[in-house]
Amino acid sequence: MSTIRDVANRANVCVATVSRMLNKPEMVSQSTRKRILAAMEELNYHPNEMARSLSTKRTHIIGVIIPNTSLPLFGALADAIESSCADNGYKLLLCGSRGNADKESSMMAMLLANKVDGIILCASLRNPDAYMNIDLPIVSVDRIIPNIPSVSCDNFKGGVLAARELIDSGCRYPVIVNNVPGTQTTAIMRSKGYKYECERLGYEYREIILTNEQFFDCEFDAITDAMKNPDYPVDGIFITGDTHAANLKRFCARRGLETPRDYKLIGFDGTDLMDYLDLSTISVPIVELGALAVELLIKRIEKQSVPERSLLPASLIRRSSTSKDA
Amino acid sequence: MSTIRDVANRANVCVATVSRMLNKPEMVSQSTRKRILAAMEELNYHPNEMARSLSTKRTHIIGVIIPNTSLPLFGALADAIESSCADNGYKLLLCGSRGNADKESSMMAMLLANKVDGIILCASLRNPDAYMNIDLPIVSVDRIIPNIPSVSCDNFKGGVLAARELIDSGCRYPVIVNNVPGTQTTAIMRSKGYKYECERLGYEYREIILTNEQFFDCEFDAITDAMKNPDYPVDGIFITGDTHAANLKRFCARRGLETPRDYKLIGFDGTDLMDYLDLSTISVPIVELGALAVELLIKRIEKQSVPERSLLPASLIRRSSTSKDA
DNA sequence: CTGAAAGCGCTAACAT
DNA sequence: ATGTTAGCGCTTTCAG
Repeated sequence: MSTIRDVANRANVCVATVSRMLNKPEMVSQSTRKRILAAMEELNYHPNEMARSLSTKRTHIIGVIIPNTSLPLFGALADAIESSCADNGYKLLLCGSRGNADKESSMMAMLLANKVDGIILCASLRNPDAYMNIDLPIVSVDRIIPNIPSVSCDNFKGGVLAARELIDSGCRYPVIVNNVPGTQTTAIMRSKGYKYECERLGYEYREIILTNEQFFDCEFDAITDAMKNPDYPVDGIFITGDTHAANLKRFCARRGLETPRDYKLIGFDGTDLMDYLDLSTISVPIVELGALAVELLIKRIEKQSVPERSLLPASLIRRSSTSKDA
Repeated sequence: MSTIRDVANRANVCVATVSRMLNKPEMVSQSTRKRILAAMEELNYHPNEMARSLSTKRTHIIGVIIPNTSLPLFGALADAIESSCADNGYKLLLCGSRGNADKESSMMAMLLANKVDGIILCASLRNPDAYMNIDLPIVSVDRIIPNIPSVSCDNFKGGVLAARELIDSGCRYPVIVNNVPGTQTTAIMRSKGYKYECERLGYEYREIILTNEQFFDCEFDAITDAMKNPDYPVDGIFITGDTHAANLKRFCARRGLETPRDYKLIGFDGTDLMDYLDLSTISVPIVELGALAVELLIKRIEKQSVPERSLLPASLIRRSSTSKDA
């Protein structure tokens, strides 16, 4: 690998001139410019970005901490972020946290040590204090963290849309199925929106809480039981997560229950899966979220100010699982 | 951010000693070791990996070029690679090529300039010569490139399994649906395996070729037409790609054709989607592929020799779309 | 076991 | 417009 010095020698100039050629070409005369270009060509010279970073203290690398790209939503998010980064001349250092808080912390440290210019965080961390005083631009996706700009989908609105859709499709006993409440502001907002709209339309607000294990193992008996409850025979389900919705549909199908005949079902995320299964869902504008996260982060890197909270609209995708004609 | 010099000053030693502490702690005495550790702690010192890389000429960064993490298979691959990298003390610079050859080339250049230690390539490039003489360890995933070690799934075997499954499930007029032939060795091997097994079992080998546009737009008329062909009324379809299989299933369903009643269907990839749709598929061991790619690449980085071609077994996942009782 | 000093490849004053 | 030179933060001989 040839260095800037090799190029300088070959072109009979000093390294500074070659450096200028790289950074402010207008400051070097036509004639030497040609000589340098020729030398670069002949030596197949490519500037060493590491060395450059060491001098400039800018790596043009953005670190991304994301739970797991093999989950459709996160895969799409990673892709959107990567694509936006590339468009803006940034590279992407990808870290998979697997939702593990310890890993997340050590990855933050790693990214700091690697002098990334900024970090996009899709945090699962319970303890957001950890990020509070890190001296590096951070943007959070779909998680609210004090003092850190965030971009999220309008989860409240999503909840509203889901409630309205269930009720519009004729449900009289709708229910929301949720995780055990944590610090996830997004889930809370979904639930709040759902509640708000139920009450506004004169319906009861009912919630079924499942543990992560129950979701993972598809133990949905609590739900099918609720459908048989004479006091409140659940006939409409908003379950916050597309894969959960898919799993639930299968669970019910095995018990002879079909949408929209026996119950209405709507998920949350807007992944392709739902299209194949003909399930309604609330769509998260994941590509836009990724792009916005990158845009804001770059602004922060460039010392511009950015809004503390950005909300992108959720939208309803209606399919047969919430169709009236049942 | 404190530097090695700050630590040295505070601990009353020279920078070299601190550096030794970092790299070969056994070479520094207990007493100074303590002082240095204390100083590091007090200053919250973290070595600058960029500077380190510049000296050592090792970044411990691996570049990955992959079409698009939002596609389930590639998302899973990226995740597997990331995870293996992390386990081995490497970081991952992610590049999304979108199957664009020009982008791929420029990303290669970028990775070279950033001095990554090695590259994992999931190439879509038509012209593999481009990689021939790059002075950096490369491992290719699921693509055969001259002079570059590759890891792939046993596509021939996959084709064999698919053919056998269709025939076992009672098909008399099986067919393989494929892309227009390109340089993709993997597709070729799938087709060869399929052909081999068909002929071995005394069946005709028939192929339907679709363009990328036809796949993308779900224009599968050629297939449904073939099902009505009196000479060879297709009753079993091996379509190389899970999403294609899913799209085809839907396409057929809209025309009143259902698996396994009217035709048998088997896909290729082994994604979760197929589980929800109850479609048989040939499973690609994607996590193992990613892990092996990383393992081989690291060996090459460490100047060890590695096999030129590694093949991991494909396996059949049987579901109702190829069940006999139709 | 520790220190001094050169150097990794590039940038950025400062000078000319 | 170009050259000189001092770093960026760390590693690594080479001495002592």
